Amino acid sequence: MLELYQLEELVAFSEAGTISKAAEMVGVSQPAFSRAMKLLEEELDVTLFNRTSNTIAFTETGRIAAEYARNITDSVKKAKDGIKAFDRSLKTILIGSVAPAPLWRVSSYLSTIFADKTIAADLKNEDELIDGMKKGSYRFVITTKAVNAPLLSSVHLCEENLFFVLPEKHRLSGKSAVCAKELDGENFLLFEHIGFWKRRAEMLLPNSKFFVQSDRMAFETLVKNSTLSSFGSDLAYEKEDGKAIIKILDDLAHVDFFITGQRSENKILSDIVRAFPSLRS
Amino acid sequence: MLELYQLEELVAFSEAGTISKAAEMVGVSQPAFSRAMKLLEEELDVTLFNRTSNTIAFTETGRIAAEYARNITDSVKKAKDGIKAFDRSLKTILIGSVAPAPLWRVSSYLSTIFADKTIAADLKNEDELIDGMKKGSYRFVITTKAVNAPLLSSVHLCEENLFFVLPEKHRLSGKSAVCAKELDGENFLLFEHIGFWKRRAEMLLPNSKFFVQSDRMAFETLVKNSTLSSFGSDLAYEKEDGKAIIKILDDLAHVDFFITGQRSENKILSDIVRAFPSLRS
DNA sequence: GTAAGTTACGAGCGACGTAAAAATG
DNA sequence: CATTTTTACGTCGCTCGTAACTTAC
Repeated sequence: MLELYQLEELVAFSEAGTISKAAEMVGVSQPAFSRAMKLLEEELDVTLFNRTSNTIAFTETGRIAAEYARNITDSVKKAKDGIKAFDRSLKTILIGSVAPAPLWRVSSYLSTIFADKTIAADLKNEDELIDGMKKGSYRFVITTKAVNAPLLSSVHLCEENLFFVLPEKHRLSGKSAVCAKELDGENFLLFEHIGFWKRRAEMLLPNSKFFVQSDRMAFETLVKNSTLSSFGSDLAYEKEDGKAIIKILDDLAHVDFFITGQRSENKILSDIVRAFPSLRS
Repeated sequence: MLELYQLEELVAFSEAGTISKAAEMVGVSQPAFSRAMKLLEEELDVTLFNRTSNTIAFTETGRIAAEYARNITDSVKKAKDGIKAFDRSLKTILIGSVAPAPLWRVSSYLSTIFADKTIAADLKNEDELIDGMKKGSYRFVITTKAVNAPLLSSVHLCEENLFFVLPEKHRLSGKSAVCAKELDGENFLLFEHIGFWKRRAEMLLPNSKFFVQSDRMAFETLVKNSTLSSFGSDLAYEKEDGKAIIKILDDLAHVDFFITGQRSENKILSDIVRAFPSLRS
């Protein structure tokens, strides 16, 4: 019987060129390796090596055989990985979203419904998500537009409104609502992983500088202890002492989220929407 | 370590549907099979089967895994066959020819030159042979035209002339040469494996009927014991008592053969041509 | 003498089959 | 009760590593 270890050793020999190196490479002794190759030749009833008393080298057939062997060992590796990945995908519900805030509540809800599964999330841009949803990579995606596709169904999930978080001594901290351009040119602290909101902020405040922080803890500490302005939203709101919350009047500061799934999961979709308001991340 | 026998058993299960049948199919005991599948699951760290106390069936992952496994076992089989075939091809000189007669002498010569190799021959039509030669499937090909290709070289090998073999009481048996149309409409015995000569005979004698024999012995016996006419050629000539040999004047009864090989084998080609006249099959 | 490969030999892992048990219809 | 799968156990084969041998540079 042809054995996988023989094919792996054959491949190793094709890379190492000598039995001793190849044996070391795969972690067996030289004699074991030598025997394995001899058995392989017997098994195939073919001469794979030209031997002299103390050298060994591929015959033409040997080279061909090593190519076949490499294909097979590669396939085996891919099979292992593929099977494990597939199995994992069965145990995982993958959600895609253009922004993190609605994701939190949706994940939290789904983990109560699918207690035996892992909820995983991807932050991607709108087009990638819709493509991924159509291909079946995602169970649900959260986007800013409803998706129109044969087997999918989209429902309105929630809205999110961006607001300014200003230090109390800021000249506008007394107002309840402003236009973004009133603050354009000022500096802002910005948390990095906020999806499309980052681009929106740049469009609202084209002349401002943003100090981007990718670490959540560091970001929050900075907001608390600096006099820089930053952003908040009504979906991810934590009242801070010494900070004023100011509505932004521009359209760009408002967004509607839609959640999309297979048409057959309509019921789950409406459950999510119904539960959404009462959920906390 | 993942083992091939496990993959084969997995494939067998996917065909049989139960462990007992699958075990019988691959020729191991039921318990051995059951253990192998359990070890496979452990190895991959994945659930491949849904088990009840006395049933077992694939999970989705199991089905996927079986597909991977089938690919691999097929690859292994192809690899075995491919390696053996390649090795055999190294030990074989394959000649292609449009007709058998020149082949006999060429084979006989090559087998003295390459005493350690097997000489194999293919009877194919001209185009297939030239294609095959260009692709490297043939070591030499014998055709009726010189081949013009970059790395190949062709030389004139010999000529062959078809003649009628007529019973002595045939009305034309006294003549030394005739035109084919003088016999058109008469019946002929024809040996099947004579390459392009079959088509030539049909063109020379469009109104004749041919009694085709594929068995050599039967053909020769028929020729000897019937009063039917048949064909012979100056390359494959065996004088028969009671038969007259009549030249055919038509151009179609004459052919020149060229032998083609890699340019680098020029010397062998000229050796073949030089030796050809003195060779007997 | 060093480095390559092969031969010889004893040890241990693991895959096997037989036998028996458990569960279902 | 027949069929299917699993558990238990002893056996045998196969691959392993160590050690000793051969040959070349």
